[in-house]
This record gives sequence, C-alpha cells and structure tokens, in this order.
Amino acid sequence: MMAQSDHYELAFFEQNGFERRICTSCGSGFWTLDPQRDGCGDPPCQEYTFIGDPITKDAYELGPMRDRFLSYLEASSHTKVRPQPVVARWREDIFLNIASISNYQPHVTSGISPPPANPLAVSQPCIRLDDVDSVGRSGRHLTMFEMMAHHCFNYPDGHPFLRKDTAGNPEDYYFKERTVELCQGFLDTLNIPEESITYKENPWAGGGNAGPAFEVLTHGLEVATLVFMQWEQDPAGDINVKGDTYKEMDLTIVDTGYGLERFVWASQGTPTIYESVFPETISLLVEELDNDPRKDPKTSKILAEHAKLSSILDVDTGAKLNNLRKQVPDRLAERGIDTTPSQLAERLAPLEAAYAIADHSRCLTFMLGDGIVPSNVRDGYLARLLIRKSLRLMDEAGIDIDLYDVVETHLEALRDDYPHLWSARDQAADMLELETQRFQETLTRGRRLVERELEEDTQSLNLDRLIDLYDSHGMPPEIVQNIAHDQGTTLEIPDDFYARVSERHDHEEIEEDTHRPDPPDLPDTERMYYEDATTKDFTATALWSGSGPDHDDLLGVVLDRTHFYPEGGGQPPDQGFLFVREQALPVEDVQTWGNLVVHYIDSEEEVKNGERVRGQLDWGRRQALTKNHTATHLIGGAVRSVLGNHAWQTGAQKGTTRSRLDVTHYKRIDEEELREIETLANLMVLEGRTVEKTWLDRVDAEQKYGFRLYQGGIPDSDEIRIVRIPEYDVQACGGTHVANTGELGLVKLFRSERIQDGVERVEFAAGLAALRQIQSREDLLQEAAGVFEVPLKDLPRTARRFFDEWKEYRKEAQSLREELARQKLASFSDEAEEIDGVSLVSLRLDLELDDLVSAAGEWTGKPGRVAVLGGVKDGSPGLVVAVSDEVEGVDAREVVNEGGQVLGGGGGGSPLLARAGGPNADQIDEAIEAASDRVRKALGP
RNA sequence: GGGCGAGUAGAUCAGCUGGAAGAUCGCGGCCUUCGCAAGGCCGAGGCCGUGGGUUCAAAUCCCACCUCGUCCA
Repeated sequence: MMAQSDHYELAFFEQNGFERRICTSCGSGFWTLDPQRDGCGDPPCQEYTFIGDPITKDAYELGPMRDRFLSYLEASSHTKVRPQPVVARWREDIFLNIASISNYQPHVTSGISPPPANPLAVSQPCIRLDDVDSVGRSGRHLTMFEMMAHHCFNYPDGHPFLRKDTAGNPEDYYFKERTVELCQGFLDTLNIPEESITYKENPWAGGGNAGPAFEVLTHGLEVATLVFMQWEQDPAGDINVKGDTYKEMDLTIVDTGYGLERFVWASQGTPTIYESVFPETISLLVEELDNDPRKDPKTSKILAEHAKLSSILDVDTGAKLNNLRKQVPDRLAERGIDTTPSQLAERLAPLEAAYAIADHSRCLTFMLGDGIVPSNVRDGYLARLLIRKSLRLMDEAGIDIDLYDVVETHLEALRDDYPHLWSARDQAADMLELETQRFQETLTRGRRLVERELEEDTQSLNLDRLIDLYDSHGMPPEIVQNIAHDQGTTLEIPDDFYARVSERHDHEEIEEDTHRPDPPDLPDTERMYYEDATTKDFTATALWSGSGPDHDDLLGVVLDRTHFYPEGGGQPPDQGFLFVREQALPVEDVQTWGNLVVHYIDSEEEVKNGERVRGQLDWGRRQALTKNHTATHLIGGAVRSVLGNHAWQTGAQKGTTRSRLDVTHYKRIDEEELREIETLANLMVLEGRTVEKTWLDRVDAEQKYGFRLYQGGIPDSDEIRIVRIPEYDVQACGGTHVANTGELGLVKLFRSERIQDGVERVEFAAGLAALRQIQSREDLLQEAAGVFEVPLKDLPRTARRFFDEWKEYRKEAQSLREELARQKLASFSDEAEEIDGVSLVSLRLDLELDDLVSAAGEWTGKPGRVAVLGGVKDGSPGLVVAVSDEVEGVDAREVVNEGGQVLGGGGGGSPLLARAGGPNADQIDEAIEAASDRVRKALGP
C-alpha cells in the first residue's frame, strides 16, 4: 500500500489553514479547516446533512450550474470544449463514455495526439450501468450523468507537441496545487461553507495509470474527485498502488470530475437526486402512479429519513435493501412515525420505480440520440436492457403511458443544451415503439411457453429451467413466478439468480489476439498512391527481405516507397509484379507491418538490400477496387440520408466484383428504401462530384466534421486523411478513391440482409462489375423465361400458374395412385391365403412405396388380415408389411426385416406397419416370399 | 464477439430415441335452433425455412446457408 502521504502535503493546504487529520471511523487521511472534525465526511462515516437544508443559498438547475462551472474555469485560463457523444466510438475497449477523461484516451493520454485545448474545461455526459440496480432505491445513483471537469496535460520539455505548438501554453500548465485551488475556488463561488469541506486522500488506479487523488466532500456528499495521473503500470516499477507496481510518467495529467447532478441536488436539498435533476419527468410519472405516495403527508418525512440512511448503506442487492428497510422504521419511530418494514416497502416501491424510470429514460434519450440502435449485441443490448427494465417497472407501478412520452420530457428539458438529441427524436420514437412491441411479443411467447409447461407438469419449472427461460427466451423469473402463482404453483427465485445465469457463461472462450512480431527498424515506407493515384509503374529500392508476419510460404519485401496498396479499411491489397534483375515476381499479397508496407512475392530468389526494383500494378484490379471503395462512400451517404444518422457503418468489404457495407438500423431495409439508396448514389455518379482528399490534424478534423468521420474506424495517428464528397459525405479513410464520382459509371445494389440484430448488410457493385452483375441477372431471367417458353414480362404470372398447377396435379396424382393400389389389391384379394383364420395377401405391385403403404393399410383396416406387398419402382425395391390389430403373434417389423435382409438392406416401423428396402432390386420376389414365409411360420402350428 | 433457442396448415404449437404429417383455434359446408351463443358431423388448407450429405427409408441425424428470438461481454 502507498504510504507516501507527502504526495498530499500541499502548500495550498498549509497557506490556507487546512489540517491533515485521520478519520476516527475509517482511518483515512483527510484535510479540513474545521479543527473539531474527526470524520472524513464520506459515507458511511457521515450521513447526508443537506436533505431539506441546501448547501447553497440559491437553488440551481442543471444549465445554470454547468454554466457557473465552465465560466469559472474559462475565467481561470481554461478553454471550454464541446462534449463528445455518450457512445465511445473512438474506443475499442468500452462501448459507452464513462468519464470526461475517456474522451482523451487512448490517443491523448498516450501522447499520440495533442488535446483539443490545454488546459481545458468540459461538461461531459457519461453513462455507467454498473449500479443500475441501485438506481431509484439509493436516492443518489444515476445511469447517466454529466461529469464536469478540468484537465491539464503537462508535456515535458522538448515534447514534439510543444515544438508544433499544439500542446497549449506551458505557462498555463498546472498540477496538484492549482487543481485544489481551482476546486476550492469553485466551491467558494457557490458559497459552500468552507469548514464543511473535506479533501480525503484516496489514491486512484485504472486503465494502466495511477496517481494520488482527493475525494472532495461536503455535507456527507462526494461532489468531486481530483486525480493526479503521474504513474504508469510497469512490472519493474517501484511505486505500489492497490497491488500493482508503477513507474513515473513523462506526461502527467490532471483528471478531475465534478458531479453536475450532485451539485444541483445539494443546492436544492430534495430527498433524492431525482427530484432535483428531472422534476418534470418525476411529476409526469408520479401523476400516473396508481396511488400517489406523495399525497400522504408523512411520506416526505419518511423519504428524507430513508434518503439519509441510504447514504450510509449500500443497496445494490435485495438483501442490503431489506436491511435498510428494517432500520428506517426505528429512526422514524424516534420522530413519532409508526411504520413497519413491509409498510415502508409498499409505500416506497412505486416511487422508487418512478425514480428509476425517470433515470433510465434520460439515459436512453442520450443513447438513442447519439445513434445507438437497440439490439441483442454490443452497445445495442445495453439500450435494450434499459428499455426492458423501464417497461417492466412501468408495468409494475401501473404507469400506463408510452415510454417515448417519458423520454420526451427529457428531450424538452435538454433541447437547448443538446440540440442533436432533439433532432433525432423521430427515430428515437420509432425505436422505442418497436422495442416496446418486441418486448411484449417476447413476453407473450414466454407466457404461452410457461403456461404450457405448467399444464403438463406443475413441477417442471425447476431452477435450471427457470434459468433456461431467462437465458434463451428472455423471461424474467419474476414474471414466470407471477404466471406460476396464477396457476396455483409457487416458485422460489434464489437471491443469486442472476449470478447463476452468468455462471453458465463462465466457460465461454475468449479469443486471444495473436501477437505480431515487431517490424525491423527501418524508415516508414513512403506510400505514393496517396499523392498519385494514376501511376501503375514505379521503381524503388529494396530495404529488407525475409519472412514476414503474415505468410510462411512467401517472401516479404520492404521497399523505400511503393504504389502497392496494403490491405486495410476493408480494401483488399493490390496485386502485380516486382521486377528484380529482369525477373518478374508475382506479388500475391501486400500488408502493413507497423509503418512499413510488406510485399509478399512467390520467389525462390532473395531480394538483396539496396537492390533496384521495378513495381507494376495489376491495374484492372486496382481500378475495380478503387471504384468499389468510392462507391462504398456513396452508398454510405445515401444510407444515412434515407435511414437516418443512426445508421453507422459497422463494417465494409470491397471486392473487384462485389462489395458490401454493414450499417446499424433498427428494422429491415425494405425494397423501396433500397431503391431510394440506389437512386441517390447514382444521382451522385451522374452529377460527377469531385472526391476531395486532404490531410488534417486529428483535433481540427474532429472539430470540423465531428465523429461521423469515423464510420470506417479510428485511425491511430495524429494526422488523418479526409475523403470528402462535398455536401454529401465525409470520412476518415486511407483507401484509394477516384477523382470524380462520374468515373464510377454505375452503382448497383443487389440485396440487403440482416447479418445480426440491428445490423443490415447492403451488397453492391460499381462500374463494369455492376454492369456484369446486371447482365448475369438478366441471363437468369431469360433462362427462366426460356424454360417456360414465354416472354420475360409473362414470367411471374406463368411461374405462379405452373406452381399452382403443379400442386394441384401432385394431389390428383397421389389420390389416383392410391386408388390404383386399392384396385390392384382388390383384384388380387381373392387370392388371399387362409392360415389359421387369418388372410394373408402376398403380392408384387411395382408402385411407389407410399402407395403400397396406403394399399396395405387399407387392406388391414378389417380384422384378421396380413399384407406383404413388394415392388420395384425407379430401380429401387420396397417392401411393406401390414397387420390388423387383432392378429396376434405377427410383428410387422420382424416380418419386414426378413425381406429387408434379402434385399441387402433392412427395415422397420411399428408392429402393425413396417417397411423395408435395399440395393438388390432383382431379389424382390425372393424378399416377398421370405417375408410371407415368416408370416406363415408365425401363424402356423 | 460468444452462448442458448426456434423455423411443420391462415394462427398457436405437438411430432424430432429415423418407419402412413397431427392437435387446437380460425376457415367452408351440412345437422340441431324462430334466431343467437354453443354443440355435432364432414371438408378444404402442408416444397415440415433452403441446399447438400448419411440411410433401404429423413420433418426427425450430420454439414452449410437463410430468417427470427434470447442472454452475456
């Protein structure tokens, strides 16, 4: 454990009269101006003292509090920057933006990119679902909140960003002292009593970094955290934090977080944070409650006590909640209110549901507004989870309004501060309606399933099955319990139900990344295709050759410069030849290796370092790929224009003959939309728009175009290449593109398919490949029309007629065949052999086996009969044996098998009807005879 | 990205240890009734998701694909 308390000995504290004390309750070090104080101020060491007694003179709402914070920092040489989306598309490791510092990870914190400003101030909407089960019950948890923050990135002397002047002004840099000063200064502007504030020492670690940190507390509420990132994880490091070792970093970072909603809450002193943050939403929901608990005058007192106690107790599990519910009545008794834990639970449950719904719907407002499409995978699942939780809570609390109506209260409240949410409201409404409908269908389906199972066996619903129902059919155990209750069965749901569900998933394999070896130490390969996309022949110097990381059987060659495009961004590599000493060596593959481009050639010969090499591209291939790549951008633009801005690219693969683009969308793309997309893309071709390619600073590019740039993924460099079709589409993209959209000639969409829930794949082609595809489709049509010998325009009608007639004839043929079999049998029936009172018919009829079966079945419909029928149809023999119910001692399976053996195969069926077959068609008569013999033996004396 | 589940009559689902494609509701006709509800009898309606494979024989087993549901990271 870190014992370096000197990390916290600040001049600021000394100069301003703060004292370091040790909390008598938890033993933590903290700093205070109050000489009497002996507790750190952090729950559970202290409970809330601001409920009903706000910490500021004025009550603040979100907007004014946020402005207050940002303008205070602007006045202290910070630059205000725009917040980023709640969907962390620039991160590979997380779906949602969980903190303001996430905006700058990993590219800024690792030193690849400079920050947008330095120092900077921001109020960043964040989403954390870890505590979702405490939301509504604890009175303080939120799934979505704004983290107000000031950050400073302290670049060491001589850092390249300082030379480039993109690292801010070093004179404005600060670390611990100034950070605490700014924090204290902000609290002072709110007139929060200074002696109520404590700075609690609590080192922080996360994501490979660590550093000393303060929790800032007042009135029992943690309102801010001040983190000083100055260590990075290193197994050989000598600094120990929470069990890991770290070393000092070159770049130190001030990472602060001020809870906007907490400040607003503390300034209003309402029983819970929810009434302060979204009062309109709460009113709407509470009015819809079956019985409004707030009409009871006692409730506000109860709520206040409940809130204060919940501050010092965790309520993230049912057991802990019950514990809280037991303690509150005692406290209330002291204040003259009589209640029991169960009364309390009953009184509070609907209100807690309303709080949770209000919270979840605000979170959804941001999720859907920032383009998450609800689905069963990835971030979409998180949205679906919240939607379903909300719907269930609404159902339980008897709130009978559309979820979108709740979301709308947030949209209105947030309209001015977050206009992009408002403009996506139609899609949000659509998605919520669809999701509500889907959930109802899931529940209906599940209900039927459960009812059926209970009907068959009331004991069938054991825990295993309960987990099954949830895991495979989405049936929450509570709902299954209700259904069981209605059917008069009781079900126990264990406390650790959800833990048991996840146990099932514990064994799932996690794929490990294969680690590529580091590239040789060579200068970056100059990629000439960016500057000049029309050259197909070039000369260069070989710098390295050997076994590369991608192929064992091919020789890797690195040149100082190349026109060969390495596979990347969904564009396959170029092919062609390298000419070495007048010898043409085919280039099979081209890949990047760090900043190098490796050409893989099929060659026995070594390529010597320093040798001159001529390269020649397969130009037809390159052109086809280039056209398909530009077409991908055209389709992407058209898709977003037709479907909406939520349609984000999740993948793309270009080919020479066809390409595909995957986008998020909440329902199937229909034929009409597909046509619209195709038309729009072709209009762009017809207009012949210029395709602009420019290099921009990452920060500039993001400021100018926003995160929609990263449709195709996030480049990990400071400079990024922008491919722009003016007033239509702009993306960060490293691929090859035509100069003008007119060069594509034609773009053809083939189909869309649902590759997973919430993701549509569009397949298309461009240029000659598009024409060829159209032609080959036409060939198919012509061929089909040729089969029917009708003109193309009559094809659908004719096909329909043929299909209908085929069905009709098939049925007719079947009944005729049955009739035929019956007739034949009847005509032979007088040949029946009488054995011990049983008539045996033994015949050869060369008909379909199915028809023999119906004939035999018909015959044995009357008592005392056995039929052995065999025949050869289309070269394969078949044998059927049927026995009337009453005949004893004859098992059709045994009889038929006797014949089956003769046929070289086998047979089986039921005791009354069985069939057999085999390869020996010429033995059919013998087989019939063998089977009949078996019957005679069975019946005979 | 991974796990689980499903696709059979217009709808909901049985059948899935291979051996004659079923039930219920709905639909059509008839009977009963003054009429309705209900009941009784008869009937129509199936590329058993698609394509391969195994087998004498596949709705059933195997593989691939298509469509849908669900849980988790």
